Amino acid sequence: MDDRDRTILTLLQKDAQTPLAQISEAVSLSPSACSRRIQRLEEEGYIARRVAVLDRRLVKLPTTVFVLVRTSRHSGEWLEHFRKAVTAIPEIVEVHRLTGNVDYILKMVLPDVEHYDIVYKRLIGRLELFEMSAYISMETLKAGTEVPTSYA
Amino acid sequence: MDDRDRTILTLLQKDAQTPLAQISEAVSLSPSACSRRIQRLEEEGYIARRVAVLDRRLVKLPTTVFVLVRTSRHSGEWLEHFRKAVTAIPEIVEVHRLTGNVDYILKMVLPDVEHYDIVYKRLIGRLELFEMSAYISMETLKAGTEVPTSYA
DNA sequence: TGTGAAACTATTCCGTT
DNA sequence: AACGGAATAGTTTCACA
Repeated sequence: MDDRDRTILTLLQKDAQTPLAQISEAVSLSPSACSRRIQRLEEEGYIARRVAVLDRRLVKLPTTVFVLVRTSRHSGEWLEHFRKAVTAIPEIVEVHRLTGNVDYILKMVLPDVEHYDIVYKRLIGRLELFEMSAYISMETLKAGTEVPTSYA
Repeated sequence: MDDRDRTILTLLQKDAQTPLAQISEAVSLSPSACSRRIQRLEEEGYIARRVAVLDRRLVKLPTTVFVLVRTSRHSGEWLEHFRKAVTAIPEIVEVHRLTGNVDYILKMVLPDVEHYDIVYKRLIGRLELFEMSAYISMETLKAGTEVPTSYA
């Protein structure tokens, strides 16, 4: 993992289909050498996958809600049950187990704020006993899939 | 936007470089027709961009921290100042302005928990007056870039 | 690693429904 | 207006130095 690899990762994070010609220019290497490096970065797993990012407004999912969850149930079984429940609900796009007084954070992507109630009911229908506080995003100041490569 | 378009979007969200042959099979259409549809979905903006997703552990950024921010400053100027500050810090990957008693939520991607202090200091060095509560992710139960296409 | 040839995709054109 | 098939163009990969 050298500076060239990091530059390649930075470029591909911005645009996954950057032509080899452009990459090779950026790192002062031939297209074939770049191709081999990218292949290596994929095989070794640095590049997990390449995905299309959709326009949230156009696909009618403009609303983002974060939900902080507290529970009194802390068994491994409950956690697995919870994991299955959130995995099965497509509007829930991200879930983390946290330290501190909040147990979980959920990120939901919804057509509108009213739709939150549907997901809420689906969740409490499957899982017993917990408290949820919803925070509706009024404005996205920063978003993206890119992470700094300097640490790699 | 018909069922075929939605299927195409679903496939490309999972793998942005799904071969046309495979897509055309999935939607029972010729490769050329699929090519045109994808082109249209890009031109009309449904597909915002295609990006490479990196393995967070391998690029040495395994730690996720959510930060809830409260502030007493609520001017438009302060907001712009805040936006510039978080935009300039690459470890901060997502920022939303919220409703309710919490003003902002930040998502940070870090090499380790200790690194949080560095970002914390960088933030409070640029912005006056606010309160931050950090919640460290112990486990990611669900993550991804995919959103449901049924609403589109 | 770089160069050039080959293979593979994807795209465009055109005739058709 | 949209599709399928054939020709074209572009990109990636391979063989070899």
